[in-house]
Amino acid sequence: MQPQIEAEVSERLRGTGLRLTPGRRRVVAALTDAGGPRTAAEIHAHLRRRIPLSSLYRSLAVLEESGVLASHHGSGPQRKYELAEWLRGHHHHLVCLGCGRIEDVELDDQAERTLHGLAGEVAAGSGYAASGHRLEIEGLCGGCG
Amino acid sequence: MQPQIEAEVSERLRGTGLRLTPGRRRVVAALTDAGGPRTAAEIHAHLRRRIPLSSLYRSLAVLEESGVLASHHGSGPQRKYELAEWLRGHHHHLVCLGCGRIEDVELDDQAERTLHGLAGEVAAGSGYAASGHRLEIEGLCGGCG
DNA sequence: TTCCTTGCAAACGATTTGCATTGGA
DNA sequence: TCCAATGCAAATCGTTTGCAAGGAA
Repeated sequence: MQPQIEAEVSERLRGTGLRLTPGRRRVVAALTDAGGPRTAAEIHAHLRRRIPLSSLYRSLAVLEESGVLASHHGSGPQRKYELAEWLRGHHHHLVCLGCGRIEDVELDDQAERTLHGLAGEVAAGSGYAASGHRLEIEGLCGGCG
Repeated sequence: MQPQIEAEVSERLRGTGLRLTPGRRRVVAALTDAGGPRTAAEIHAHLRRRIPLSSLYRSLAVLEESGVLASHHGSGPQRKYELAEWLRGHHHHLVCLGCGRIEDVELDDQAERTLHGLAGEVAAGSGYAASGHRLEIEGLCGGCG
């Protein structure tokens, strides 16, 4: 995990009296390396099972409550975790319908502005005040195509 | 549920030797009325609990396997079901961060073309062949804003 | 009569929690 | 010393399944 991320996470946790322990550091590092959202089981495997699942889930919960991680469900029954946008940067997801792989992608500035504007207009049309948007692009990855 | 939807669903089920039973019809009707994706528990409540949960889940599974429904997870732990696009039409979702409400929205043709093109380009840039896209717009609804 | 469908209860997988212990500041 | 963090086991929640009874074609 990059040192600046580690420092930011540590500071964020300290703000509520929490600690960036070795276990939590490894969880954040695993997600920093991942390149996309990952399930608890995937993180657990990546860490070579050196953390009990219950502790891993507790770390994930603490990190999510602290705003370090964000989670959502994909198509499967397991929750997927990723670094929050303020750490990872704004991005979207490519979902391979063949192998289930999910990958982060960033839009170039112009495309992002277009999307942002479009989302704001659509929301306003239904009486919503838009604050964010998420795009999932489904298709076949290079290996499955 | 609109008669044409009922007929299409019935025919789709018959194609694999399945039946559109009263229970299944009520499930489809509940989702036709809903205006957005709903969890099994929400559908169950809407049907006044007149169907055991296990039967409801079985109906949902059959309807999804037959391509009548699609399901995905949102931010919560429960799966959400909605009519498949060939019945409901292509659309996106507005998510209220205040009350959790999720609503369908349709883009106008131009916006949809823009989004479609953008998704295709982004996917190609990562070696993916795009076949679909899903946009979730987060914000505050009229009541929560 | 055949096979789909339903209801009930039990099973299941993912995630959470109680409790006692460990360990950092 | 105090409170957060951990490990283990048990509990919980949403969902699925086995099995026997009911019902349509």
